[in-house]
Amino acid sequence: MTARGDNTTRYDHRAVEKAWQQRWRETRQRRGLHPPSGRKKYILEMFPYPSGNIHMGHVRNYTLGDVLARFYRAQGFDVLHPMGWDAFGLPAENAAFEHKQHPRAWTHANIDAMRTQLQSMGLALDWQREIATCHPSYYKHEQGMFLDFLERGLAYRKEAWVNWDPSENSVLADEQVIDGKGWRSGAIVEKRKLEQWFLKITDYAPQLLEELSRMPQWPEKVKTMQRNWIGRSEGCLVDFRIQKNEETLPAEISPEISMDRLRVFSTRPDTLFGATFCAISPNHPLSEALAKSRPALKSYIEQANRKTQQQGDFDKSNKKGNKKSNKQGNKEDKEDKSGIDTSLRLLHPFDENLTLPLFVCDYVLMEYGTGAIFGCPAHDQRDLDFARQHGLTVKPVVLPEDAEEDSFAITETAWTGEGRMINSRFLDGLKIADAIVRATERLQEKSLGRKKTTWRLRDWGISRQRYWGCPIPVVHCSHCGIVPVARAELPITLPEEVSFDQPGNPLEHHEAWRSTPCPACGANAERDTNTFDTFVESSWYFLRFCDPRNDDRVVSDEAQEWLPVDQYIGGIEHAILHLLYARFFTRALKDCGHLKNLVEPFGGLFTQGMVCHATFRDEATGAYLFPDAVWQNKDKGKDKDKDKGKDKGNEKTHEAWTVKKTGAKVVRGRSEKMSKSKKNIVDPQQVILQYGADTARLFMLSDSPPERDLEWSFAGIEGAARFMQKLWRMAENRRAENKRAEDKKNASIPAKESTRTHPSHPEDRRPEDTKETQALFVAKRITPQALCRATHQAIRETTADIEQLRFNRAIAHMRKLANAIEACREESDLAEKQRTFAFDALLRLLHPFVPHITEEIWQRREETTLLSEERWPAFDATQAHEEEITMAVQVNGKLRATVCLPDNCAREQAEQVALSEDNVQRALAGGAIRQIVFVPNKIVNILVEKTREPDEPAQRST
RNA sequence: GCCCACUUGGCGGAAUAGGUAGACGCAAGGGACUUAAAAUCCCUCGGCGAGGAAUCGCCAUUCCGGUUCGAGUCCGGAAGUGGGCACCA
Repeated sequence: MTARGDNTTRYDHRAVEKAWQQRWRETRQRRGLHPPSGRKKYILEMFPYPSGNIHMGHVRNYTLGDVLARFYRAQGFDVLHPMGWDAFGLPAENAAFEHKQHPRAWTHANIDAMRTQLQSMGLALDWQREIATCHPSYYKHEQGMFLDFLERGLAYRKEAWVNWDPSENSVLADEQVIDGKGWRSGAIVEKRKLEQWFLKITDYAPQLLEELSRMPQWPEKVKTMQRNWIGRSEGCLVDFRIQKNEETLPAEISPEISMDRLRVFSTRPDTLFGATFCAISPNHPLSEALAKSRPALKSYIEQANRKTQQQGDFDKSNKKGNKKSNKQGNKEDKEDKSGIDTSLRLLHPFDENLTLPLFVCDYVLMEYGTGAIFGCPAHDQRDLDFARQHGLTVKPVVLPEDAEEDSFAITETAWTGEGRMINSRFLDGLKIADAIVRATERLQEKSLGRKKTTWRLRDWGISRQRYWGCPIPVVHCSHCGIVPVARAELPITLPEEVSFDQPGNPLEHHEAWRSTPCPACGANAERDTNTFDTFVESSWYFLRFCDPRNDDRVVSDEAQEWLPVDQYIGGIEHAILHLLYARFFTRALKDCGHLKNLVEPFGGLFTQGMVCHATFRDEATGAYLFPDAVWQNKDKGKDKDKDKGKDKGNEKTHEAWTVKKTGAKVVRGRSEKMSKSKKNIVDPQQVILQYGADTARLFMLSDSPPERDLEWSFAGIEGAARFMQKLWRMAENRRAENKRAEDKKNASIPAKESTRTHPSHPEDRRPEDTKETQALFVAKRITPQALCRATHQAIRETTADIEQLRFNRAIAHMRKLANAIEACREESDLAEKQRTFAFDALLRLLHPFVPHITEEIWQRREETTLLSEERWPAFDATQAHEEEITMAVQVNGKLRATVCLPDNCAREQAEQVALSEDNVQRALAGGAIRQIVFVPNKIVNILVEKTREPDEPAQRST
């Protein structure tokens, strides 16, 4: 397990990494499955989809988690750090279609490949807890949960719009709709209304929102995004009575209208006197009722439903492209507000003599509020746009503070700001907030309205018309309706032999699987052929890791002691859906008795940045190129440089990128997230092979803070590799030094051999070397005492940095310690002892980051333990304490000197020393001292009367 | 349109709580070692100016303004970049 032994040896990762990975795995394996015994940490990274290959995003994600897991392990925590596979999903079906391979076979092959790849990173994972969501032992519990949800009314069916590919006879996911066409068939996608399963996440909207304010370890950004997504708004329901007289309600439609009121939702009941029309959504029951006898309205509704579909696709397809043009295009659509007059008239709740026309408008959404609004053009931009296009009255009722009532008018922009009520009878003069209260009260008195909180969050549609997912455990019976499968029958597994030859959902075509006796009456019935959205699996997998082999329960009471996840790490792209669904599931499962007292699934959340790289395209064809297919000709002749003289520092490196093979010109694009389609990817396997896992890990963690985007660079990876070699050399020097010390003791013969491996170091030169180099060297050298201090400071800083996931800083502190060890060159027993102590600490600190090389060095010291089982180095505050402090001396706020003073020295002493500095005296220039600001250990700021420079003009009088 | 975040050398980034701006690294340049290369080691490295040098002065954290003895950090405004939501009443 060792690399070659002489002093010039270089560290060879190939020789050691595999063996250590094996060894660690065995050690962890021996611990088996167990609940936590004392202090615990559950470290979890978002589990991967088994696409077949890990990418740099995975490397970053899993390295971040691994450092924490190893760190807390060394701190004496019981650490849970599991890995599994988000194994259901569309790509497996695509592979089945394209390569005639069964989705299960494809998925399992990918899992095997990726497991090997992850293991080559040296991750300290609990592989004995590995789970795959496509395994029946996993989704059995999911089906059980669904039955619980069904019993508690948390799962229900309703009609919903889906993307329908008429040529494939199949439902498409949003991602499969490209420019309004099926991605495979190219057929224009239609919208269809299908019965679908929904989960009642909206029941939990208030809890999901409120708890966010008690989650200090989540990024503000994510909490804000979730708040906006949940979208709570307080307002008021208002009933408008429908006028029932011959003129406005013609006989042929009156039977259709059973209701006598239209209920609308508004956050601005204060503006009720500014209402000049009402509008309902095309999908409002009233619209649909009216459409039965009105062909024009019917075709408008159909058109509107098609339009929303195309609108959605348009947004999606443009998302990654030109954002500005998207905005532009969208804006035009928004300004174009169509609608159809129903000829119905509504009575104003505060004055029945006022009537309002009722329109059907496609800008009113059925899914929000009541699907109906009152339009107040003066104070809502959308209503104003609509009013202008349809010649409706605009009546201002809120007067801005700085406006005059006589001259105030609304033209093209609605006034949505603060102000006082006008034209509003009993509300006149009130501020908006007071007017809202007053108007709501009045509505309540008249039984025409009440306070109401509305949410933007919608229930979660979980039906997918696909094969490779978890089957929904219900049966459709023509006599009994929808009947849950008996629990003893779970899991309902997917049929093995399926065909992807014909379009549509394979489960739909599978007669044998589909037909089953009704659990209630025994008659012939049919299974639900839908499967769950794959977000369902990922909504509870973190629970299962605690107790992955439990067949009876999702997670036993005992194993629940692992929860919550203490630190969850993943990409920001899951800020809303996955994280919100998981929070919802935790609550729903608790209500169904699966969980004891878990409130939130993820105590701490960390969202890592993306791994980016420049893109390259062939200048002629525009085709994307892989980074290793191109190179840069740095065209810089030495002579040329000399000619340019001083300018050369500013000269930008002449960039000429060409295709390696052909020499064709290449355009280098800006750095973007690594993605297959742009080919700006670097394969982690290649990097690990060439440089080793430690180097890859170190590079991922150095320099860039984990939450920010990371720019992949060859130079960066080289830098990390150099540090590995430096560490190795230091270890070899320590070994040599210790060996000599040993020999000295045994033989008492003075060892003449130099400890230095690099004779070019000034220390190792003879006195005839230049004075300058010697002087410079002295300044860099530190004493053993200083090294001891530096070591403890490094322990303190690194520990704090890791706890806060500031790994880039942690690495900086460790590099600093490495530099300090090298700067302590004194040859004495004390120095040797300190160097050994410092290097030992450095190994322990570095181990979570670069586990292989540190473990190897540890073993070469003939230690009997594993470094990965060792404790974190102990920090001693008194040892880290600096006795001398450098304080800044300012004159009138400008730095003039720094002075060395004992720690915590008194004001008098500091002032005295500060004033004795030449530079300070020069700056004072004899002016009278007004005041001296003294902050212990920080600063002395001497404020002095400004003596005017002779040629400086006197203060001007005006 | 609404909401949020960010902006520090050639580059990635440091800078507890307002107290020496640029830690640590990358790139670049100079030098040592070497027959040479690689590797390694040493030095320089925000800008402008003065000086033989040690040093010293001025400017500098996107821009403008404020609070303060003192602002990268706090407050107000502007610009730019990135992200989220988007006809949500």
